[in-house]
Amino acid sequence: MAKRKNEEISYDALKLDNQLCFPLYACAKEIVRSYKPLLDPLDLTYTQYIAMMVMWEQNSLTVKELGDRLYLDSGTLTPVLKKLEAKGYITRERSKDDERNLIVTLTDKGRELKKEAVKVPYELGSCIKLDPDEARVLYGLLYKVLGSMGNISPI
Amino acid sequence: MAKRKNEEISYDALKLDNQLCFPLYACAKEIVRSYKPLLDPLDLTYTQYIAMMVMWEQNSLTVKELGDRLYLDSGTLTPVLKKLEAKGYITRERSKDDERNLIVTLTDKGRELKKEAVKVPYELGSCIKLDPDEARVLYGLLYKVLGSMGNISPI
DNA sequence: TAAAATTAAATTGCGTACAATACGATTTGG
DNA sequence: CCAAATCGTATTGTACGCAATTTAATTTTA
Repeated sequence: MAKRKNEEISYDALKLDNQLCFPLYACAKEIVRSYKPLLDPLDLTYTQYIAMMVMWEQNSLTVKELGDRLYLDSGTLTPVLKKLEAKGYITRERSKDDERNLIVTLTDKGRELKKEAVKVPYELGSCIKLDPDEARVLYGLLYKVLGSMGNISPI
Repeated sequence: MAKRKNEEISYDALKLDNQLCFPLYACAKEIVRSYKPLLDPLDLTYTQYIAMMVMWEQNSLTVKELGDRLYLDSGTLTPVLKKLEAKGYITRERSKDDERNLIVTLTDKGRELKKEAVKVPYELGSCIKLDPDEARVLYGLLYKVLGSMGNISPI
C-alpha cells in the first residue's frame, strides 16, 4: 500500500513478469518445441500436424474452412498444404461449383498416417504437468480469450 | 458412459477440440497479432518489444541472459538485436572479462522509448476480455506449464 | 601446459506467420 | 446484362524460431 515514486508506478505494467501475454507466447513456443521429437518420426511439422488433425476429422474441406479452423491464412497454408500433397497425404483441387474454392481431401495414405499419429497426444500429455482440473480451467480460459479476440465481425 | 466403437475411442485424442496445445498456440498468435497496431507507431515488432522490456528492467546484460529470459536462442536474437542497435536503442559489445559474451546495453534513446511504450500494456489490456481473477488464474497456470517443461536439468 | 572439451555468438537453412498485393471467379447493383 | 464490388487463393516480402554448423574464447584435464 506504500506509495512509490510516480515514475516507478506507471512503468510497472512494462515489466515482463506483469504481462499475461508473455507466458502465453513463451508457452506456445515451448509446446511446439516439445512436439518436435514426437512429430519427427512422422515427418510432420506442428503446423502440418494440426492441419492433418482437421483432415482426419473432416476428410474434405476448402482452404478457407481449414484456415478458419486453424486461425491461419492462405499465405501460411498454401505452402503447408503443398508439402502435405507432395507427401501424398492430401489432394488439392478446385471446386467445380465455384472455381475460387480449392478443396483439400484426405488420401488413403493420409488416413493411414492417423494410426501412427494417435500415439502423439498421449506421449505429449506426459510432458505437461497439469492435473485434469487445471487442464480444464486452462482450456476454458484460453478459449475465452480466443473467443473475445479476432473475429470482431458482429454483422 | 455408453461404450463406443474401439476405433472411435482411441482416436478421440486426435481431435483438435480435445487438445490443450492448440488453443495455446492459436491464442499466442492472436495476441501477437493484436499487438501489431499498438507497436507499429513505435516501429517495434513483438519480439523487439519484449526484448526492450527486458532492457528497460535490466539496462545491461548478455545475449545468453536475454535469451534465457525470453526463451529464445542466439539464432533468433542476433538479427533482432542488430535491428534494435540500428535503430539506436541498444549497443552491442563484447565483454572484456570473457570475449565470448556479447553485452547488450540500453542507450539513452532506448530509455526514451519507454515513455512511449508505457501506453501499450494498457491499450492491449482492453483487448483481452478476462476479469482480474481469471487473468491471475491463467497467468498461474501458464507459468506452471512453463516451469514444468523445457529446463529439464535437475542434476 | 598443451590438447580436449565446453561455451557463447553468429551464420545458414528451412518452415512458418502475416501483411500487402495480384488475379481470376463470382456476385450484385444499376 | 454488364461494370463494380466481393471473394478465395496464390505470391511476395519481412520477420521470426530453431536446428545444425562454424568460429572464437575459455576452461578442464591428462
